[in-house]
Amino acid sequence: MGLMPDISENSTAGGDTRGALIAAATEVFAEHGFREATVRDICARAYANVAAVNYHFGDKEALYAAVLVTLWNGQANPPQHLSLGAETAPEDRLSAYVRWFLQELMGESCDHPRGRIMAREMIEPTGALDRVVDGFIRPQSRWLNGVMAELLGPGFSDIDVELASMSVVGQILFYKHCTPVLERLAPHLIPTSHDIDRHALHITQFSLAAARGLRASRGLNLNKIYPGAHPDAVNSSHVHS
Amino acid sequence: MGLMPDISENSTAGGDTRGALIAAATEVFAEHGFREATVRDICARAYANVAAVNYHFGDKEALYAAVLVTLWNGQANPPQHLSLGAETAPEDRLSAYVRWFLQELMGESCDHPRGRIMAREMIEPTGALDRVVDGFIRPQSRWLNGVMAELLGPGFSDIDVELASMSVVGQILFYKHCTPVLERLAPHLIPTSHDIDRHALHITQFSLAAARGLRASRGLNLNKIYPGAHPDAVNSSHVHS
DNA sequence: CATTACTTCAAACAGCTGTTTGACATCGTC
DNA sequence: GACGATGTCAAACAGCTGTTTGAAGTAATG
Repeated sequence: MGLMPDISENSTAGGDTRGALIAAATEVFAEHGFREATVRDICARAYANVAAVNYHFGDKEALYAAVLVTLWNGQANPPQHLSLGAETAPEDRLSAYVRWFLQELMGESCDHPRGRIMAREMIEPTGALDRVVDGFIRPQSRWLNGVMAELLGPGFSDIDVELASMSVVGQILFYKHCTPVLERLAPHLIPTSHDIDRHALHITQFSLAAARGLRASRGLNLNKIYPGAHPDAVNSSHVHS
Repeated sequence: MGLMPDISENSTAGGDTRGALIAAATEVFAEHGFREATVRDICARAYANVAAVNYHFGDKEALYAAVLVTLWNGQANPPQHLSLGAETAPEDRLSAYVRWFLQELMGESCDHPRGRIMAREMIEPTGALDRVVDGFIRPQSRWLNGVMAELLGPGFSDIDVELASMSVVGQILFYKHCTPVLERLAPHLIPTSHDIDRHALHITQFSLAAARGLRASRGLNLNKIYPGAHPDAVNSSHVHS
């Protein structure tokens, strides 16, 4: 009997079973998560034998790792906005980013396995999340921080800029992470392929208005831009200087 | 042998086994999710026999339902902000809301089972989510929409107001839903018990600045407040009148 | 004490899980 | 044709799953 083939090269070693397994596993893992996904289900969808997974990948976990690698390598919709540099106004770069990200999460490939698998990794991270963050999320984060730093202007600390970036990202991810709640609470707010642009426009305008407002109050003690605050809300907070 | 006792009343029917089962199940479901949680693990933590779950609740799913009911009934930190009415400035009401919600999600009870179980329900909703939305989330949502409507002022449609509310909520939930990514990307941005106030302050100021900015441009075509936009980003969007 | 209702318990059940096994098929190579 | 990889297959394996069973315990009631 043959040993496990080298999975790092020769991605379709034997026939197409290996590729079919990855394709099937991608769907099943996205639908049911790692633990609830069954090897038998995956093999059935791949028209392969139950033993195929163990033969081609060693075990179920290695198959999952292969799925994640394939998922992020074969990115259908590459982030074009990353190439936008200083020649593009930061407002336009933010707009492009929001549109791309929202499209990526909620667009035609709304239930693309990548989003669902990532959402699961958020709750129960496997070792695979480390590589995804380093290889994909971190560059995006750095790029967005640059944009937000330009929008805020001078006088803001690194953390201020990062918090602003997270505020933008949070608005976008919300629609992905809270879809089941939105379905029950306000179905008309779920961005579909047809009204993604409206959502993207809102998020962009909301964020740009926020950045402009914060910029206008730069140099002030942050407490002062909000003088009527509830005492508990402001006085007890540790505003960094 | 006795039939299954009525679970809707007499919450601690026999000894304390029933209560111990709910307590143990709450932890286990939060840690592992519904499917991966095992009845044997739950019973072991409750110092009960394996058959106890089926005797007291019928089956594992009924136990899960009982856990969710208990979870939202025994709310440790009730939403005081809901009682704030028109006598409080909308800015203060928003501030109170953000602080309460962030504290609820990331505070001392950071890994409180409620948050983890809810996060799981987002990905794989069970029937229990319906009741949680109707009984808890919807009132909060209505209240927040009222606050945001006041902040935005006249000239905004219901959907505009709702989108603004979602922008606020999204900023808060981000820190809950993306903790594993933040741990790897920017651990210093994870709100701990000590710097929750800083995060709450940022989100409040970001949102208030956004509302002020949007308010200032009320009545204008939404496109016009952002004249330099990328053509694809603005012209192709369907702005509702 | 006997009866009754209620609760616990060890043991077993049927079913599904990932994984292993050994036989069989298919190919290119000597 | 013989050989040795390489891939596939049905069958079985050991383990864990939720659930059921019937006996045993417990406490209150008559």
